[in-house]
Amino acid sequence: MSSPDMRQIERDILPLWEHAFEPDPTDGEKFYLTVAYPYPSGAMHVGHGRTYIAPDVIARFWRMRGRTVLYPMAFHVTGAPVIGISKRIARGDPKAVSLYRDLYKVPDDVLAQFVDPLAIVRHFSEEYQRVMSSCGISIDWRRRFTTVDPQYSKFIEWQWKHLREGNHVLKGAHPVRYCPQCDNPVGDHDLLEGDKAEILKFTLVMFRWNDTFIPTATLRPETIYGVTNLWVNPEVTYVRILLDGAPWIVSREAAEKLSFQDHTVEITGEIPGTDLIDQTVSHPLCGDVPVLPARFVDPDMASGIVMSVPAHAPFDYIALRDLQTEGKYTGIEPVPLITVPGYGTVPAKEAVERAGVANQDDPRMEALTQEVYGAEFAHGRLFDRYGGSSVREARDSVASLMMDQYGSVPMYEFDTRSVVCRCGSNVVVKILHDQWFLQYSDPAWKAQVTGLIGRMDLVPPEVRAEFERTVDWLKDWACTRRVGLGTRLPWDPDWLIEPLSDSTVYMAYYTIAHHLATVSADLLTPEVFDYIYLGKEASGLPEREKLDLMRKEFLFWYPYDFRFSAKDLISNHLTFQLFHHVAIFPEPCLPRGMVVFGMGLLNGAKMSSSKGNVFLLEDAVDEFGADTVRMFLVGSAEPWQDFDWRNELVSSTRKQIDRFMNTVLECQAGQESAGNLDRWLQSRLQGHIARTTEALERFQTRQALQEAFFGIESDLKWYRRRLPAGSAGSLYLKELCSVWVRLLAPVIPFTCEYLWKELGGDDLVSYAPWPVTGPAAVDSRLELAEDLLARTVEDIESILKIIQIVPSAIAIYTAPSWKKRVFSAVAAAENKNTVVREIMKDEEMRKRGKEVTDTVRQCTTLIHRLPPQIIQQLIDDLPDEGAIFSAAAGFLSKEFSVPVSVRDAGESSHAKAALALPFKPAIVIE
RNA sequence: GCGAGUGUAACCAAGAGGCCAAAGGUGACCGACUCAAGAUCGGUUCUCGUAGGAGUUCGCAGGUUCGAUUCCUGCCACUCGCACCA
Repeated sequence: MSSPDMRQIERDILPLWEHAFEPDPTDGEKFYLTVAYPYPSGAMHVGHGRTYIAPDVIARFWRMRGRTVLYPMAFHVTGAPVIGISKRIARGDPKAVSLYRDLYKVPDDVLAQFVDPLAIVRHFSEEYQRVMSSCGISIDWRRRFTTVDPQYSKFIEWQWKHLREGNHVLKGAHPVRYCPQCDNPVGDHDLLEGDKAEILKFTLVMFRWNDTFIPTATLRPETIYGVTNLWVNPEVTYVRILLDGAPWIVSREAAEKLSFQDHTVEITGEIPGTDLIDQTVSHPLCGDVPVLPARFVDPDMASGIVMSVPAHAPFDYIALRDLQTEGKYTGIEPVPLITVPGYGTVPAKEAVERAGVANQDDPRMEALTQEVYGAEFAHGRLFDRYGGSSVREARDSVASLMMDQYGSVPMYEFDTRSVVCRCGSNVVVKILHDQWFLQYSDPAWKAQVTGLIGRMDLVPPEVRAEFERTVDWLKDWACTRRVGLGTRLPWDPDWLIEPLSDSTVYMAYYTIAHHLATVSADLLTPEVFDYIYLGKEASGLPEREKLDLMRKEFLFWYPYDFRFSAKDLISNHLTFQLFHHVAIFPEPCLPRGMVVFGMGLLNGAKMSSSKGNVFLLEDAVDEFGADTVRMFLVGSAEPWQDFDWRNELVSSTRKQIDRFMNTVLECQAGQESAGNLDRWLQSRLQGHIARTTEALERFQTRQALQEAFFGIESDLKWYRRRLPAGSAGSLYLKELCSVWVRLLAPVIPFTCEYLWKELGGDDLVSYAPWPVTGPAAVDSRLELAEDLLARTVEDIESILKIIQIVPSAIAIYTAPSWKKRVFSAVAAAENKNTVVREIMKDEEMRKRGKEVTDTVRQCTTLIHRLPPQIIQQLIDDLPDEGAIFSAAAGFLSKEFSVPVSVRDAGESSHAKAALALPFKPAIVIE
C-alpha cells in the first residue's frame, strides 16, 4: 500500500502532544470534564478504552471550539482488593499468577514485586498512563495523583471535617456478613456461596416458660395477637443458654449466631425439643399458649423456635391441620387479626384450601406464604381492637412496643441458607460497633440532592429517573473500614475511610493537584483548604501567594461541566458525589452535568477479566492502530449504549480510515476552477458541519461520525460520479478537505494531525478552529436540482432493472407548465378536498377537464411521498427542470451509455410523456 | 423479587403517528480494474413484478386512530443496579 503507515504516524505525532494538553486558566471560556478514575489493579481492556476515549472526543471537540479544556486523570488506590491480590500472588495462587503473568503480561521480575500491594498499583498506573497516551487521550498529566498521596489524604481529612460538621457522619452499630474464621467482614466477591443473601431483621418475641425465656423469631411481630401456640422441632436438641445473664432456650445454631450479635452467650445445658412440647408458655400480648411439634421448624433459621399464627401463616395453618387430622389439639382454632381484600376471615386457611395443599411437606408452601404475606403487607389492616392500623405500620410499631416493654431484641439472619466464605467456613451476621455512617437517609440532605439533579444536565435523559430513584432509596452508608489502603478518619484514626467515600469531591482536587504536589502535606491544614475552596480567611495561612494562585485556579475550573461514568455507578458513586458536593460546596460550585455510559461486550459476551474474556487495549492499538480503536469505540454505538467489540468490524473501520486518508491526499490533485458541482458540494458541507457540531454538543459521537465521515464521503461519491471522465475535481476540494480533516480530528486525531500537516497547517489540528457554517455557502436550489437528478437516475435504473432490455436511447419529459400550476396549487392547498374546485375556476384548466383531475390525484400522491421540506421548497420556487436535465444530459448519457434527450412533455404525443409530473419527469426508454 | 432501561431486516444501528420497505455502517452476492487479491471502484441485498409498481414486515397479543415501527394495556426476552464492593 502506498498510504503512510499508521503506526509510524502515531510515533511521529505523539511527541507533538506530549505537553500540548496542559491548560492553565485563561480569560476565555473553560470546559472541564472528568471521568471516574481507574483502580489500577490490572491491565486496561478495550472497555476501559472507551470510557476514556469517548470523553476525549468531547474534550478535543470543545478545545477546537476555542474553550480552555481540562481533562485530568488520577488513580484510585484506596481499598482492599490489591491487598488480597498481593497475598494471593505471594502465596503462589495459580489463578492469580496466571491472570497477571499470562493475561496482563506482567514480566516475572515485576510480578515478584507484587507481594507489596503498592507495587501493583504503581505498575498498573504507569501502564494506564502509557496506554492512555498511546490512544491519543488528551489528558493533562501534570495533575496526576493517587489517593494515597499524603496531600490527598489531607484533602480527604478536610472533606470529612466538613461532612462531620454538617452532621452527615454518625456512629452506630451495623449488621454485616462476617466470617468467624477470617475474623473479617466479607463482601460479595469474598463469598463462595450465597452472594445474593440479604440480611433480614427478625424480632425475637420473648415467651416465658417458668423462669426461662423462649424467643421466637418473626418478621411479622404484629401477628402476636393471633398466636395460638409455639412450634418446636421434636427432632432437634435445643440448648439452654445464659444470654447477657438471662436464661434462654434456643437452637444450638442460634446460640452461636447470637454471640456475634452483641450478646454474651453461655451454654449451660441441653434440652430435647420433645421436652418442650405440650408445655405452656406465655406472652403479655397473647396470654398462655401451648408448645406444639412441627417438622418444618429449622434450627438453623434464627432462634430455631417459632410462634404460630395459623390464621395468617399458611405454614402454621397446615402444620396445625396436620396435627388435628391425627386427632390431636383439636381445641385450637385460628385467631384472625387482619382483614385483607380478596380474602375472607382466615386468609391462610383460604390460601391453603384454594391450592389444595395436602400437608406441610408440600413444596408450594413457600410460594403460598409469599402470597399471603405479600397481600397482607400491601393491603391488610389490623382489626380495630388491635389498633386498626395498616400491617405496614403495625409491623414497625408493634416491634418497637415489644423492644421497649416486653424484652424483645432484634436478631439478624440471612434470607437464604448456606452463605459460605472463600475460606470455606459459614458466614454469620455480626454487629459491628463504633461503625461510622454517612447519613444518606437524611431527608433534608436527600432533598438538596434531588434539587440539584433537577438542575443538572443528564445524558442520556432516561437516566434521570434512575438517579431520582437512587436518591430516594439510599440508606445510611457504612463509610469506614478496618483493612485496606486509604486515609484514616481524622477523629477516630482506628478507622479507614472506605473507597467509595473518599472519591467523591476529588474533581476539585484536580484543579490544583499540580500545585499541591509542590507543597508539603504538613502545611495542608483544613484552614488551607477552606481558603482555597471556600474562600474562608484564617490567620497564619502559609505560602499565601501560592494559595491565592490555587484559589484562582479552582474558581476558574469549578464547577466541573460534565462527569462521565459507566451506568453501573449510578446507584453509588455518581449519586454519592452529588451528596458530598451539596454538603461542602456553595451553589455556584455544584456539578453541572453527567454523562452515563453503556457497558462493553466482547464478541457478544460480557467482558470479564476473571473469565479471560477481555481484549487488552494495548493489544488492540498494536493490532489496529489507535485511531481505528478510537473510531470503532465511539462510532459503533452512542456512548450510553452498550457496544460490542468484534475484530472483523474493527478491521473494516481501519479500511475506512485508510480510505479517508487516501481521498484527502488525492484531493490535493484537483486543478480545475470551481463550478456548480463544487457549489453543490459546498452547500451540502454546511449541513454536515451543522449536524456534526450539534451531535457532538450532545455527546452523540456515533451520530457525529455518521455526518462527518459517511455523510461527506457519500457526497464525494456523487460528486465524482458527476464529474466528467478524467477530471480529478476542482481546487475547491482542498478547501473541503481542510474542513473534513478538522471535523474528524476529535475522533481520529493521529490521522488528522498528519493530514493537517500535509494540507499545510502550521499548528496542531488539535487546536485548529472548528469549522463553522457559512450561510452564504448554502444554495438550496442547487441541492434541490441535484436531488431531482439523483432521483431521476434512480428511477431510470429501477426501470432498466425490470424491463431488462438493452436501451438504445432515453428520453426525459419534463412536466408542462400547467401541471406545475396544478402541483403548486395542490402542494399549497390547506384543504385537499376543495383544491380541484379552486383550480377549475381557471378557464384554461376547465378546458383540459379530466386531465386536470387526474393530475391533481397524481400530485397528491407524489406530494405525500416527498419529504415536507422539499415540498416547501417546491411551493416557493419550482425548479426549471428543462435546464437542469439539459445541463446534465452529458452526465446521463455517460451513466447509461446511450444518448439522452430532454423534452417538454407538453410538446410530445408519446403515451408515457403524459405521466410527467413536476419533480418526477416521465422517462421513456427505447 | 424490586427499581431503571432495551427489543427494528443476516449483524450493528437510525427512525417516535401519514415523508417508511424503513438512513448509515458491516457482512454477503454480482460486476469493473487486475497475473491475482483479504486492496480499490460501481451495483444488488423482505417477497413478487418485462416501466418507475404491488404485497407482507419493525419481540408477542390486544386496543386507540381514516391511518401505528411510532400512542395505550398485558405478556415474553435481554441488560444494568439492589449496598459497604471497585
